[in-house]
Amino acid sequence: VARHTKAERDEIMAETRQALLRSAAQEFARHGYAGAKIDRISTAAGFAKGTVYNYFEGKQALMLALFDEIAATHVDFVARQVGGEEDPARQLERFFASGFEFVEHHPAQARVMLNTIYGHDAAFKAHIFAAYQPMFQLVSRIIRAGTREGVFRLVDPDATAMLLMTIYLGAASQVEGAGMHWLKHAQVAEFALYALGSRQ
Amino acid sequence: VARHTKAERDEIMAETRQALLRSAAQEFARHGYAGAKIDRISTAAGFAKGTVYNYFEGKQALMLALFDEIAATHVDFVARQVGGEEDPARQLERFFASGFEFVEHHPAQARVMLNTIYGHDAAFKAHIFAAYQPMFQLVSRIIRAGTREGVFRLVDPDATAMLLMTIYLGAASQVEGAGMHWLKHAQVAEFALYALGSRQ
Amino acid sequence: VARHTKAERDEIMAETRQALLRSAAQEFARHGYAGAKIDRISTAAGFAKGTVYNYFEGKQALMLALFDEIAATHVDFVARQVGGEEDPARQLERFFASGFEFVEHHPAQARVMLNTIYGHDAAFKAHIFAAYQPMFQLVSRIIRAGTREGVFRLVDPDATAMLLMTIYLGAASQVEGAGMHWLKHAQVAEFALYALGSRQ
Amino acid sequence: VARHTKAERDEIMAETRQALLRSAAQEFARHGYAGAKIDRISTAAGFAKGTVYNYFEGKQALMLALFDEIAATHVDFVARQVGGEEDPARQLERFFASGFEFVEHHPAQARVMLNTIYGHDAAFKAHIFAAYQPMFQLVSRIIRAGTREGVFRLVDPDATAMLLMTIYLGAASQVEGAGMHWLKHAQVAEFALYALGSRQ
DNA sequence: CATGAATGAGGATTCATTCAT
DNA sequence: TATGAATGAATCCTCATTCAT
Repeated sequence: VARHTKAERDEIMAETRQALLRSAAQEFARHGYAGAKIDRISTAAGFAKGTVYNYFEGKQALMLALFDEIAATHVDFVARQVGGEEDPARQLERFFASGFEFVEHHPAQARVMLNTIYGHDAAFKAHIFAAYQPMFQLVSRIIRAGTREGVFRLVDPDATAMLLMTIYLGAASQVEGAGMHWLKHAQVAEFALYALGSRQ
Repeated sequence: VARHTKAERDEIMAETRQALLRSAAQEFARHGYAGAKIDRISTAAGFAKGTVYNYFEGKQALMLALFDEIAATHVDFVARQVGGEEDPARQLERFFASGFEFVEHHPAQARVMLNTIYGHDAAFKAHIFAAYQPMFQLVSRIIRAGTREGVFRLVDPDATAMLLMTIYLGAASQVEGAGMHWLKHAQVAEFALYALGSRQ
Repeated sequence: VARHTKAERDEIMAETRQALLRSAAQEFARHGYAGAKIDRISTAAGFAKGTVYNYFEGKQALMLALFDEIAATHVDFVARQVGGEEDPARQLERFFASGFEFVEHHPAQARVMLNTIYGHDAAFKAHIFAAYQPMFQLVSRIIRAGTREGVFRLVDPDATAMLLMTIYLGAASQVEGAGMHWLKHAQVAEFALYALGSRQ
Repeated sequence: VARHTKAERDEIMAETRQALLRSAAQEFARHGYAGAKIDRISTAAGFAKGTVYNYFEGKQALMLALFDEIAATHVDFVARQVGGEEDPARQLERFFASGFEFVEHHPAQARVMLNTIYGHDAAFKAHIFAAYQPMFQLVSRIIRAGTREGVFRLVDPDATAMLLMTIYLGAASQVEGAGMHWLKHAQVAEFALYALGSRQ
């Protein structure tokens, strides 16, 4: 007979995996991919070095798994908040607000995502871009709706979606820097809405 | 007897230093700081490994020197273009246009700067932020002037300068990605001007 | 209450042990001692890693047990065939013939033995040499008998026995190499008999 | 200016390379490929770990280079001795004699070759077989000459060459085993010559 | 001024072994 | 009796840095 039942084992393993991913986020955020040490990740999670290799093929696979985890959490978080609104302008506000909130609640994960998107590794970039496609599409849909309803002025929806994502990420990346919370989400949202011709 | 006069020697050394910095920009852009190899840098510049250490204390010092080089070039490049205009709105357009131009003309250097600004290393970030202060101040001055002249609506000059820099960098970072030139500098400038209440 | 009677349990355990030894032979043959993985051995036998440690002290003990198993099987196999003949020349022919047969029927086990005998590990070598003593003595007895009966010319029995074993092993080791069955057992036997002065 | 002239540098590097190969032979002979430690190899040669990697791509490349070195030395050694004789029977005697001599003079190298030939690694085997082709052909030529001249009875030249190589290797592999010098080269040569119908 | 062989700290990865159930 | 998650010692390999010429 096995040490645990199938269900118990699955739960334990899922917890261990989550713990490792949490540690990995911290470590990658603090030291970057190259500077991250597997040993620190496992130890911080309360395990020995080898355990990481029972759950992930290696350092790179761990990073990719972390990307998927982050994107899923982030996209879900934002979609949930935006989904609560009907009006495109309000949705855009929620989009920026939830972005700042995500960075505040999951600083390590946000850091990893930003480092990667603006980093040099093409493979990592491609992976995370793919994982974030749903969010890009969400913004694109908001702009189209806003334009259709006459709330926003006529703009190229995809280019603008890209631009808003860029502002979002750029602004977000300023949030966690020690003491440089210069940009408030309301300022950013107001700026964007004004640019879209939606005066309050 | 010396093989070269003092002046000749100085020129040779200045050229060698520049060659190494050029190579370094390429290498750091392609592989990131941790992934960059001193050997590749020196070889690409036409020298042996040891030569790098005759000009720079080490890898980190080389990186910092490169930051200064990049910032000086970049700030000068933008200031020169912006300086050619009088009107704040035109200046802002030139600001965005020259940014895109810089990225196109100096892709490796732009890449290094962006990787660092959005990277994990606090020391590097601080160094490059400091080196870019003049550009931040330039934007801040443009906004103040525009507001004073009534060309722009009333906004917080520093927060907005920060936001514009953010947009600038975010947009710029999209430029070099193979085939994803989604954002044109005119679109970005128009978006920003609209947000500032300066309709054309 | 016990799930199995003592006898049933003993049989199950004997079967498990045999299954593990079979897997081990395959694994050690394919990857050598150092390259062999306990996990692959147990999995191939249909068990989990831990089970190996219920039957053997560890990897090394498993190897030694495998040596004993191989030697016992091999010696028995050869002795049985040689025993069916009376004439020393015929016995020698059977010796070579049965050797080739053994290699064909038990390729993995033959491989393990040869790898070990010609390998670097002194402890393993000593162990397998000891286990094969009966076969060396068998050959030695055949030569003595042949010499006594005047079938073979006068030779040093032990040195010649050693030499014949050497030829046997060398020839055998060529058998399994893909497509290089250059040596037939009849050729080898004929060569040896000729060397012993026994013309057909 | 370089530290040394081109010629000096080449000589130094050749010496270092040889020293590393010597150490490698010792280490691989004593511990096998898997058990060999790069660190011990370099240290025994009087260098630090890293130096090995300045001369060889890695452990495997070092092993392959060693194979080539061994085969070249060995083939040359045997060919030289055999070449001093005219008569095929005498050549065969020299062949066996020089083989035993080689093993006595280069025990580590002989050990590496034998371990590999009888080992489990197909790639290594193929490499060393290829490197030893010249020796196989040498034996094959001796047999053909002997048969042509009527010194040897009519045998399949290639199969017999293979068999003689086998005996050679098998006998040789007994030489270095502590205290088990059972087979003398003269005994082996006499055995082989007798088998070939060349009675003295 | 430039060179490049040598160095060795540092880190990813492997896998035999343990042990609680 | 069998299990398999966890362990951590062991080792290959990388590469920034040194320094003698």
